[in-house]
Amino acid sequence: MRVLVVEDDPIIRADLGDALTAAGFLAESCGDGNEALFRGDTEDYDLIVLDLGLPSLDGLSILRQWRDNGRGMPVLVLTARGTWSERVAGIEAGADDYLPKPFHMEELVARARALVRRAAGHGSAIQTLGDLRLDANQMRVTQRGKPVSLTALEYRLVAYLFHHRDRTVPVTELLEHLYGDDESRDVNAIEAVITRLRRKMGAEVIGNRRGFGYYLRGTDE
Amino acid sequence: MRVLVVEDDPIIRADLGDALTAAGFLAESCGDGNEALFRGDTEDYDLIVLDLGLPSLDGLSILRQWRDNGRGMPVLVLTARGTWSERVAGIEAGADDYLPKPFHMEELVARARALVRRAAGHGSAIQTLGDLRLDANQMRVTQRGKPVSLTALEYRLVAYLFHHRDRTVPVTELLEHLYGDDESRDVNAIEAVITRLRRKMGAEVIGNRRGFGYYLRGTDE
DNA sequence: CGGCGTCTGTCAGCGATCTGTCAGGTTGGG
DNA sequence: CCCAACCTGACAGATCGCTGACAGACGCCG
Repeated sequence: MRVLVVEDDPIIRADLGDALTAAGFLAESCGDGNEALFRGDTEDYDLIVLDLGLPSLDGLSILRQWRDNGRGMPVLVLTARGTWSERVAGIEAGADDYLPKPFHMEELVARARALVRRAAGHGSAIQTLGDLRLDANQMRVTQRGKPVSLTALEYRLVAYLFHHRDRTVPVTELLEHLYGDDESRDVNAIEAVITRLRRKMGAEVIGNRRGFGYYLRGTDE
Repeated sequence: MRVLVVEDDPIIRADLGDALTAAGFLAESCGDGNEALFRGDTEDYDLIVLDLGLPSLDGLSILRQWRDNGRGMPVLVLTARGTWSERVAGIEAGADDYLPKPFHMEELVARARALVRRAAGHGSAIQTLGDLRLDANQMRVTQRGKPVSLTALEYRLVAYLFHHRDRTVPVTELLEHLYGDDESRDVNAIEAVITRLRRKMGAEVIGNRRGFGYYLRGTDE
C-alpha cells in the first residue's frame, strides 16, 4: 500500500510517515505543493494524506485539480481549524475523509486503513479468502486458523493481492506498490518474495499466469 | 438514491429524513435495531445513515453483521459522544464515514453525497460482444460462459480488437500496439497469432478484410 | 564497536511455455 | 490466370517464471 503524505511541517511529516510505515504502508512524503500536485497526477498511490495548510499552493486547489484530471485515489484531508464549513468545502472538492488537527495517530491510521479498504470495495478490516485470513489492524495473516509468520515485505505483497483479489496483478504494479518508483528493483526481486511466500503458505496459495501476473486463491479451492 | 436512516429519536429521525429528501434522496427511516438489521440485509440501499446509540441493538453490532454478510453499501455512522477511540471502533467495524453529534445538516448532506458518489465510481470493466466477454480486471476472455485460455500476447490482441470493435484495425496498427516501435516484427507474426486465436475461439470470431485488417465479431452474429 | 541473525536483492541455471520465423499452401481480386 | 495477401503447421530460439545460493544491509544486543 503506497501512500503519499503532503505536509509542509517537517516534524509532523516525519511523524505521519513513521506512523503509516509502522502500520504497514509504504510511505512517501513531500512538503511542496507543486511537487505534490505533480506526483499525485503521475504516480499511482493507494492513498494520499493531504494537509490543507500548505504555503506555496492551496491544498484544496491541488485536490480539485487531481479530481479534474480524473485521478480517483482516496484522499484524506488534514486541516488545522475544524469548522464545519471547511469540512464541507474539503468534501465537495473531492476529499474522501477529513481529519481535524490535532488528532491521534491511531485515528489517522484507522481512517487511512478504512479508506484503502473501501477503495478496494471491502467493508471489514478482516478479510478471508478460502482458508486464508488477513487482519489489516494487526498486520497478521492466518491460514486455517494458524498464524503465518511473514516479514514486512511479504505481508505487504499478500495484503496487496488481498485487496485486489478479483484481479490478476501485473508484476510491474507490484513493483510500483512495494517499492517507490525511485527505487529500481529487478522483476526477480518479486519472484524471490513469491517463492518465499509460497514456501511459507503452500504453493497453491499464490497463482501465476504467465505474462499476466500473480493472483491469490484460497488454498481449499 | 435510496437511503435508510436508522435513528431511535423520532425528532432527529424526521429531521434527517427531511434534509436528505430535500437533497434529492429517497429517504426511508427506521427506529428499531432489529428491523434495521433485517432491512439492511435484505433491501438494496445506496446509503445507510446509522446512529450508534440504539436502545434494542447496538449499532456497531448491526454494522458488523452487515459486513460479515457481505453487504457493502456505504454506511455513515452517527454518534453522540465524539471520543476518538469510538470513532476508531466505528471505522474498524466497517463504517465508511463518521459524524459526531451535534452536526450541521449541511455537513451530513455533503458527506452523504460524497459517499454515494464514491460508491458509484465502480465502472464495470467487463465488455460483451456477441457471446464473447472480456474482463479487463481479470484479463480474461470467456466465450459462451466458458473461459478461453489465452497467452498474454493473444489476450492483448483480442483486447485491442475489443476496444476497437467498431472498425477494422490495420495490421500495422496491431504491430505498433503489440510491440514497441523499436522492435521490428514481421507482419506474419500477427498472422500467426491470429491463427492461434482462431483455433482457440473458432474461426468466425476474428474476421479479415483483405488489404485492410482484422476485426472482431461475436460468434453468434 | 563488533558480532550475530534476519531480511532481501542479485545472480545464475533450469524447465516450460511462448512466439517469431520459415516454408509452404490457399484464397481472392483484378 | 497471376500476384499479393492471407493462412497454417512445424520448429527452434527467446522469454518467463522458479529456485537455491550468496552477500550486502540492517537492526539488535552485549
